[in-house]
Amino acid sequence: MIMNEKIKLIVVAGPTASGKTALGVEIAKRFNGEVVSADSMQIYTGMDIASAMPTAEEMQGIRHHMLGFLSQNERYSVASYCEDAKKCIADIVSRGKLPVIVGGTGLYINSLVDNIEYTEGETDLSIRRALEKELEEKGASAMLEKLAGVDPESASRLHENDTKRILRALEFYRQYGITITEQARLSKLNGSPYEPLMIGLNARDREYLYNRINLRVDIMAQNGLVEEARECFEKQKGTAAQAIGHKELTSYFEGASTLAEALDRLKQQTRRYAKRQLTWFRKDERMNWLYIDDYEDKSSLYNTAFLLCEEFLNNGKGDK
RNA sequence: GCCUCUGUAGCUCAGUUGGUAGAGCAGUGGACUGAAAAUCCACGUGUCGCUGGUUCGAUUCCGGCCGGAGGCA
Repeated sequence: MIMNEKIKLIVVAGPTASGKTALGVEIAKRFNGEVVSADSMQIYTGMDIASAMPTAEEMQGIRHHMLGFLSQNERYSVASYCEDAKKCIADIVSRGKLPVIVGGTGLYINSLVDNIEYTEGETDLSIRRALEKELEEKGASAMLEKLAGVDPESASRLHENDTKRILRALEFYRQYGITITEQARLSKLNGSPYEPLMIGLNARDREYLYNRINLRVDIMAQNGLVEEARECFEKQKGTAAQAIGHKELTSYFEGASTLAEALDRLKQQTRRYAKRQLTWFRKDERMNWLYIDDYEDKSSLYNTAFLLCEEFLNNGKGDK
């Protein structure tokens, strides 16, 4: 009689254009699941093409959570994501269904699955602005030195040019009175209520993945990416403005480049993003990698994934 | 046909007053705790077009050949 049995989750991760959406839906169909998206851009409305939001057709009747519920001028964060996604998982489980986490935002996935506990409250933007001003006046090395005074551990880890993290560490200390290093330690103390099966999609041949990315950008362009981007032009704020897909077209709108050049740039940015995603996911030893170019067709890939899931779902209670 | 320029890293090019070479971009690897599709770090051997010659030594100078660009009656 185990009192605290962990909640089983299937996680489908991997770089952009690797086929996560389709695999997630197939798994959900097969094992009575619902999809919880783990994507920092698909949370927004009005950028469906750029963010490759699953269409109704792609969802195949499977219920999806954490998609398209925020307007583009709203801020969002990992902490909010975890809070919201945990509720979705609880809801799904309460209805006797299997949560399938699907997404490419590594930070979101790991924070959720490993139950990282973030501090209460919102980011204090006034502190951030003040620190940004200070950085401008005194320079990065002064800020890093300042951080070394309160949190030598994170100061030694950070490079002088990584001002975003230096400021965040200072900001955190000023807001909460403890160091971000200490908070990182505390955030893991409670362990996780989840037991994930991590499935990672990748390609043996990087070129193969890159070709898929290039092709997908072309398809996005055919499906109205330019119009969507024009619509969002100068409307996006905060997180949404960072999305790959619109900002690369700015130069085209301003007449500084041709559409073809802008699309090439967009493809390149997407390829680089895919590489960063792989770097993130590769460090997770739990990952079960499936190489999309190993399979003759989609169904053999899906079948391999199904086997992993079956074994995981039937296998003992929370051991291993 | 003749003349001029040109051929160096995947691409664009620099350079070596003769001692086998280096930038940018691309690419690769890594980091990542409230902006994460963001942000940051590290990594440069390549028949110096081919082939002869001069030289202790040639990618560098000279000749020929091949490729590219432009010009001339």
